[in-house]
Amino acid sequence: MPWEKQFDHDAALSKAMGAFWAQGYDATSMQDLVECMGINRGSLYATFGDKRSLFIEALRRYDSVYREDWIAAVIAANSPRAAIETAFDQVISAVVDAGSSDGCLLVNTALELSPHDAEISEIVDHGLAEMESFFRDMIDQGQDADEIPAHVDPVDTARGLLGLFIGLRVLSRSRPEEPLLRSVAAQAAALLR
Amino acid sequence: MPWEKQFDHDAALSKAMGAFWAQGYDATSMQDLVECMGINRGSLYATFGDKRSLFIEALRRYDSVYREDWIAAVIAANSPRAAIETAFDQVISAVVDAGSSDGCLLVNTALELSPHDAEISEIVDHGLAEMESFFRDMIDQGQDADEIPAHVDPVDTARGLLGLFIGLRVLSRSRPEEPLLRSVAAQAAALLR
DNA sequence: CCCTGTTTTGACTGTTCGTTCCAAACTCAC
DNA sequence: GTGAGTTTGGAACGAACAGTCAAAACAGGG
Repeated sequence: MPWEKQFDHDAALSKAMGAFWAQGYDATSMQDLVECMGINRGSLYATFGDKRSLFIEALRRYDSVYREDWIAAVIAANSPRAAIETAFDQVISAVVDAGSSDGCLLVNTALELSPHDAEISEIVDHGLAEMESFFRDMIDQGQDADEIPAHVDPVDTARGLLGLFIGLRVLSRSRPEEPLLRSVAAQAAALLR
Repeated sequence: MPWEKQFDHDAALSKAMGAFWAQGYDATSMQDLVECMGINRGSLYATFGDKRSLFIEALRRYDSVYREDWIAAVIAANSPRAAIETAFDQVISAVVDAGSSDGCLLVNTALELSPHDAEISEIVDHGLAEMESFFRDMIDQGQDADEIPAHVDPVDTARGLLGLFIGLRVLSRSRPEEPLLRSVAAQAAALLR
């Protein structure tokens, strides 16, 4: 048998994800991807198919790492109520401490591609629906633990938190100013009172 | 003196605005614009300059009509507290009644172009800042009129409403489902209690 | 009715896009 | 070593892109 792949599939996919995250789908050319992924044009097509397939794989990876794994970690380290507040705080920390003002790939994609691409829309919608479920679950559990008042409506409030979270992500890409972001997070906490 | 222009400048600009609104900047080609504006390629360049200049003019028009004029109309017809609630309701009505699921051009642009274009970012930031001011002014006036409780912090709450409003606009483009949108609007009202 | 100057028109430019392809370089089994 | 099969780099493809240009169509003033 001949040799195996010389480049790291996952590492290359992460690089592609980063490029799409920072610049968007349309604005990222295959030439950009060839350069930033560090692999050859031919290898890129042989491994990932066309540009759209590569994007979908990158989007799925983002959803897995930055939504699924991230939520699991936030839940594991916090009480229900603190998990919600920590979720907002970590988004702000990413902007303020790490200076990453690229927002959220799911949200960016929701605006750029969801309206005109059903398959991509499905991935985005599922990710956002899971975020909503996370908020709802935390509210339910927080109420069981007497951390969150009983008059808070789990469904409405979870959706409100989703809206605020998306707004925070948009603002962190276009107006990444700490006081503004802090105020938005403070209002998320206010919805739980 | 020879003749004047045969086409209607404002009408053509509105058509261009609509195309950018529905499809985004990158995804709208000059050919699309030529067809939807109903004028010739050369006339387009002679009248509006290049694509970016046309977009900026369309964005300014959007900001003027769908933000400035719209806010003024909402204020004129409502008490301060009702103005805030009406603003959210009208966004939902546009989706549910008129079926317009293109979101908000300012928000769409905030994600697509603001991070990499200073002049466009300035227009978007100003529009969003004015939205924030609208919410803050309504809260101030609502408190003077005893419509909104005194414990509501005008600055924080205005920013929270801005975040919710942006989230609502994103969701109305990617998941235009009435119950979801209604819940988000309900949480906006909850911030004023 | 022709002259003047602007607008309209559609063909045309050079560039960049996503994608394909092939020969050379290379690694492993034999 | 040698042969088999993969990766590699770069050239090349048609299509689509933003932008240009010169000639035709036109309305008014003389």
